[in-house]
Amino acid sequence: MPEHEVNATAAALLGLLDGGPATGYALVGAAQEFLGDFWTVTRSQVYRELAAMADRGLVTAGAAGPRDRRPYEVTSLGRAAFDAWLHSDLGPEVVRVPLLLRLAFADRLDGERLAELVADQRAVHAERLRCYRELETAAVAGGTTDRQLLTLRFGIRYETGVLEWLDEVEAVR
Amino acid sequence: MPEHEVNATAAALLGLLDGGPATGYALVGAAQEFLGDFWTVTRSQVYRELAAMADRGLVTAGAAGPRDRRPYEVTSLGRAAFDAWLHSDLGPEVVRVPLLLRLAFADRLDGERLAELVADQRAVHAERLRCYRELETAAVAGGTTDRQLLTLRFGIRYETGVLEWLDEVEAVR
DNA sequence: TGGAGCATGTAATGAGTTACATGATTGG
DNA sequence: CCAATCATGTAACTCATTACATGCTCCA
Repeated sequence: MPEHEVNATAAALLGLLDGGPATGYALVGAAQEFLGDFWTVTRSQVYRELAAMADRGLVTAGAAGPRDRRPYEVTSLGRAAFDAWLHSDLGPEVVRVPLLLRLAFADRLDGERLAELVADQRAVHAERLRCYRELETAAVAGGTTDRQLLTLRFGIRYETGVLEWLDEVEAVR
Repeated sequence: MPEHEVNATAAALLGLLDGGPATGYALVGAAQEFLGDFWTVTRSQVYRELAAMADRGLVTAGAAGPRDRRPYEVTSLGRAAFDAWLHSDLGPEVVRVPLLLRLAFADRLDGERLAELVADQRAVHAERLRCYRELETAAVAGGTTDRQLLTLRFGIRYETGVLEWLDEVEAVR
């Protein structure tokens, strides 16, 4: 039984590579596009994972173009690893909310600063919500499948919830 | 202008230490109790941060008891660092949802496995919600301040939202 | 044609998790 | 007083972020 486990980020890359070979840089863009804010990947991560996966034979690097720009291609081993991941148990979900940490020590903040803090957060989340809503209508108009909209719907729900909670926070003061 | 910035985890420890000296192990417990699931800290983190802060003079280590068990105490420098953190800008909030990543590749999953996945998640989040609700009623009965309830309220909102979203997911299939 | 700005990759650092080691405690 | 269990700390590892380096492109 081969130990071909991959972490979630690597798996995401394998999934994206299933659509055809791509370079690291392209994968960063594809991930951002396809996975959005709920599973971010940075360039450094991508290159690290690609290199590691190449070592393990899950992908193969093509010939280097200009600046070491080389396309990676998924191997059958890689496809197997992706499939295994796809059927593996989900890891626990972590939600780290800086504002909650701050509020835990709210008694050490004067009321004015606290109000300012809440107002800032409200602006941030309202903007995100607006952005998601916009993307949603664009997607619906563009004929996206419901399945692809799920991410956006999650985002909308989440941001709405945060905003409502902020109301509560303000009510308590 | 001294560069006494601390990260959020270190700041949390400073905040907790403000209540009096404590050992690493005690701080782990206090953090879990006081910050809950929305800012987790592990033992390793705590000891690392304490050591680093001692190096920087933000805390001082007391005499070692049994197994190197030593209480840490916050210094005035540490108090200043905490205060600076308290008034600093909030970092961005990250929400990484493994289920969303999985669903992004849902077209590679057969319907049965997908349904199972969703059912599992539903169970997990329902249980968490139940747990938060229980804590909430206990807290209210125990006369906790509204402020301290905010974390719990966030949790309740969040879990409720996730469960509703799971309904949507199921509807799409 | 040169330099401003973008594309692409890498290195250094920081944060978080898992696995481990071992000293205390306590019920039988 | 021995074994099981809990308490406490440490080390090794994986993952993520920030800062950096440098090659390309394209327009003035």
